[in-house]
Amino acid sequence: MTSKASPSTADGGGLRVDAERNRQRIVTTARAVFAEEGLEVPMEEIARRAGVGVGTLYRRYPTRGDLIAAAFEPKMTAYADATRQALADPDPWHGFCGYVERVCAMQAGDRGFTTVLTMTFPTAKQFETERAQAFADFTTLVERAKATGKLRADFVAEDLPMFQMANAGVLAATADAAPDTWRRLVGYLIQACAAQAAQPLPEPPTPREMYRALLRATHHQRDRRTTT
Amino acid sequence: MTSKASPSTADGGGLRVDAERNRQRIVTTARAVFAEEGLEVPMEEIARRAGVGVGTLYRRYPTRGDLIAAAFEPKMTAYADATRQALADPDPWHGFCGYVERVCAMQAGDRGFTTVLTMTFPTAKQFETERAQAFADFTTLVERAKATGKLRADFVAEDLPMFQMANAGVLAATADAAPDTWRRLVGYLIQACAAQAAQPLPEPPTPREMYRALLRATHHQRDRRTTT
DNA sequence: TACTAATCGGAAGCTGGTCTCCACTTACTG
DNA sequence: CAGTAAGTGGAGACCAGCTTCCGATTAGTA
Repeated sequence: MTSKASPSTADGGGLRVDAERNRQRIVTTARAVFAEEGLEVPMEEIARRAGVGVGTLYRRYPTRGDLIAAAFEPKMTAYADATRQALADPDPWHGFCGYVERVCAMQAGDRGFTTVLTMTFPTAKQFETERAQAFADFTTLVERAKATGKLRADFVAEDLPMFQMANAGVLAATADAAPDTWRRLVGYLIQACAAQAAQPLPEPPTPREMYRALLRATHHQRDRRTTT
Repeated sequence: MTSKASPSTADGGGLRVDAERNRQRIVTTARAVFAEEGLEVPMEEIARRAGVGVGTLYRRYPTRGDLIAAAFEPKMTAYADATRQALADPDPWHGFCGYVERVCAMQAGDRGFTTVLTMTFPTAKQFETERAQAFADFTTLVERAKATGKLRADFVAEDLPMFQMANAGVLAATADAAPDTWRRLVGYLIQACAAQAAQPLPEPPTPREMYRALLRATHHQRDRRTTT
């Protein structure tokens, strides 16, 4: 982007110190605001609460999507880590259950992240790489859990994003008035994953379909550009 | 409202024939548009597609909520009927499963109704009466299904709106790209309701909490007035 | 200290939606 | 076939966000 003779082109590399400080303020604020109010807060409000002008905000993050990616990057890393940890559990079924709960809890704790997990941001490379990694690891976890005979054999990895969408729906409606409701939903879902309970299920969406579904949400959101 | 010397104060009673014709056009159009595009379509578009001016639309339905209630009234009746039918099923468990599926299918078939079922419109009397009736009947159905020993004993009626919220979340994300996904979610949920699969669950929301949750969505929506 | 390029902030112009108002049209009545 | 109250439609006032632009400011540099 804005480069010239900067030592490191990385992250906040070539920015003047004050500019970098502002950038920090912006992402930090964005994190807080997105968590409280969801992804649709006006950019103006983020700027205001960060103590900078809208101009500054837009120069640094020309698109809402850019800001979202920047704001949730650490949380996305945590998300990916959670998968690795689940994979480390000696009992894959236990790992699986814990993971689903944990991921849903992450949604419950952050209105913005709730939505982020039901979307994809094709232009935010690192972000999506991390998600892809998490997904791959989750697939492995699923296989192992099936191998123990405790996870139903017809579970597919695409069921996870579906669960997240379902959870997002419950959270959207209940977060204010009945904020623990999601736990119960997750309880139902996990029990339904147990092999012992298994009855035939309708076909899952194909990976391709699910990808397009995750994409769709992004477009429905308001952002046009494509960033760098 | 607008009365003087009208024979019947009921429904479209005291309206001039052309006015009544327009009113019809409006609700009919609203039904179609809400079904395709959801509850948030601009009023202007409904007016345009109905071939009337915005003024006319607003005179008849001063609030988006009014229009919603009018548009979905028949569907709400069908919803209540579905409960009665389920209640008539000789096998309550079979009735229960069929009902949950059916209700979720109703959501899947109408973007607007998807949302309507996760909200409450306190000012639309008849509408809410019907919903309340449906809920009461459902409660009975639940009791009977539990009595057969097939429905898990810790199921509560409030779980139904929770399921609907979950379904709404999945539909919102997948309706375009993977429109059958909801069936699978419902498959999981129903299997989780079977007594045989039952493990302890987190506490459900209280009826009061759930009511407030349904209310919340209404406020979050954009409409101020309270209508007659 | 003085200079310059980077950065800032917020006013201003868009866009897209809600809702009101009123001059005009039209169905009913006698 | 008036006369009139009911009804119409759409222009326009308003509002809330988004996004751009540029004169003023400031960090870094010689």
